[in-house]
Amino acid sequence: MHLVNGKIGFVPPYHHGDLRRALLSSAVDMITEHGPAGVSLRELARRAGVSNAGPMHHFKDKAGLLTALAAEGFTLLAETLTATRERTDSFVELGVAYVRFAVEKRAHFEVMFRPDLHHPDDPALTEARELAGAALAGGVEDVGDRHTGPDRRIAGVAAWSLVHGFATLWNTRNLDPELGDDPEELARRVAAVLFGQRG
Amino acid sequence: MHLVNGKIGFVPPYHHGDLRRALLSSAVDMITEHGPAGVSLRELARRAGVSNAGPMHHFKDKAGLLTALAAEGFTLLAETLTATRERTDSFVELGVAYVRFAVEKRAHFEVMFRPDLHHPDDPALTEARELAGAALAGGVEDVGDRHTGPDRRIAGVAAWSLVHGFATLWNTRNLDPELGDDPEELARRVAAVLFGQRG
DNA sequence: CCTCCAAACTTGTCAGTGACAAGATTGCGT
DNA sequence: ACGCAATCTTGTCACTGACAAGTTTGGAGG
Repeated sequence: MHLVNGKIGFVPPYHHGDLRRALLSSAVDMITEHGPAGVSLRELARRAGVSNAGPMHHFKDKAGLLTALAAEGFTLLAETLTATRERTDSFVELGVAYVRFAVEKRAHFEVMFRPDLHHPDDPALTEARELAGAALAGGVEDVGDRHTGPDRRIAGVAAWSLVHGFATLWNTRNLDPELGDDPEELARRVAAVLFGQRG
Repeated sequence: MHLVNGKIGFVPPYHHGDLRRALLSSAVDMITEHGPAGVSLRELARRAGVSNAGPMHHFKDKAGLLTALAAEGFTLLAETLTATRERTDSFVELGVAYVRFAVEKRAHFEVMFRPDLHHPDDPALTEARELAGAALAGGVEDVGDRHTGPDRRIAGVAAWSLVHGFATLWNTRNLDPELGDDPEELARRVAAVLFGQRG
C-alpha cells in the first residue's frame, strides 16, 4: 500500500504524455468499428485512461476531433498519390492508389468527405485538402491530353467521380459480392473502362 | 371551458391520423437540415405533436425509421430510372436522372447507401433496392454492347461508380464551385466523358 | 347494440452523450 | 524560487435512444 499525496492507492500521473495521438488513434479504431457516429468522447477518454472532459482540451469539440482526423487523412492521401506518381505515370494506377487508400484508411476516408462533421474553415484541414487535390489533379492532367481547355477539367471531375464512387460503393458494401473480394484488382478494371488502353 | 372525459381543457385526439407519413416527412426535413445524425426521435415526435415514444410504434427503432426511408428512396429511384428509360435510351440521360434524384431527394439518397443506419435484412428495403438495381443495370446494358461477357458488368460498375461518385461529391460540396451551380448540366458533360458520342 | 381485442399512443424511467464552467496539477522558462 | 500557461479533473446541464407498463381508441364479431 502506497501513500501518495496523502491518499491511499495508485494515483495516475496528471499528464498523459501524448494524449492527442492516443485519442486520434483510438478514434480511428472506433470509426472502423461503428462508423463516425459511433465515436463518443467519453468512450475515447475511457480508452485513453483519462477523465471525461480530458479530450476537450486538445480538440475543443467532437467536430474538432474529426476535423483533425480529416486533415491527417488528406495529408496521408496526398503522400500516397504523389508517391504513386513518382512510381508510374499511369492514371489507372493513380486511381487504384486512391481506392487502396480509401479501403486501407477507411476511417479517415469516411470522415474526410463529410463536411457536416467538420469545422469547415479549419486552416490545417483546408491546406491538407488542397495538397491532396493538387496531387490528384496533376495526375489527371497527364492523361487528359486528348481533351482541350475546359474539357480537361471535366475529364478530371469524371476521373475523380469514378474512383471516388467506386471506393464509396465498395466500402459501404453496395457492390455485388460476385465481383470478387479484391478491391484493387476490380478498381483497375473499372478505371480502365474510363481510360481504356491509354493507361 | 370544456369538459372532456371528465378533464378540463383541450385534449388532443389519441390517434394522430397518419403519424407514419408525418414522421417520414419530418425526418426528410430534419435530414436535409442536419444530416442523418441530426434526426432525433423526440424532436420528430415534437413536430408531429405526439409524445416521446409515439414514433416507436411505427418504427421500432431509429434504424427502423431510416430503413423505411431508404426503402422509399429506392422505390422512388426505380420509378425515376424506368421513367427515363421510357423517354430515351441515352445512358448519359440515365446517369443525369440518377444525379438529379440524388440532388433533389438528397435526404433519401444520403440514407440509402449507408447500411450502418439500416436494419440490414429488412425485406421491404431489399426488394426496393433490387428493383432500383435492375432499372439501372438494364439501362447500362443498352450502352455496353461494345463490351462482351464479363466486361459488360465491369462497364456497369464503372457507370454506376461515375454517377454515384459525382452525386456524392456534389452533394457534399466537394467539387470546385467554379464548375457552376447546375448539377444536371455538369453531370451531363461528366457522363459524356465515359460514354463519349455513343449517348 | 354490446363486448372485447389489437393497434395506436402516453407516462415514467434509465443509462449514455456532448458541452461547458470552474478548479486542480504540472512542468517550464525566467 | 516563482509564476504562468498548458494540461487534466470534477461537477453539472439538457438532450437522446430505448424500453416497460399503462391508457385510449376504433372496429370486428357476437
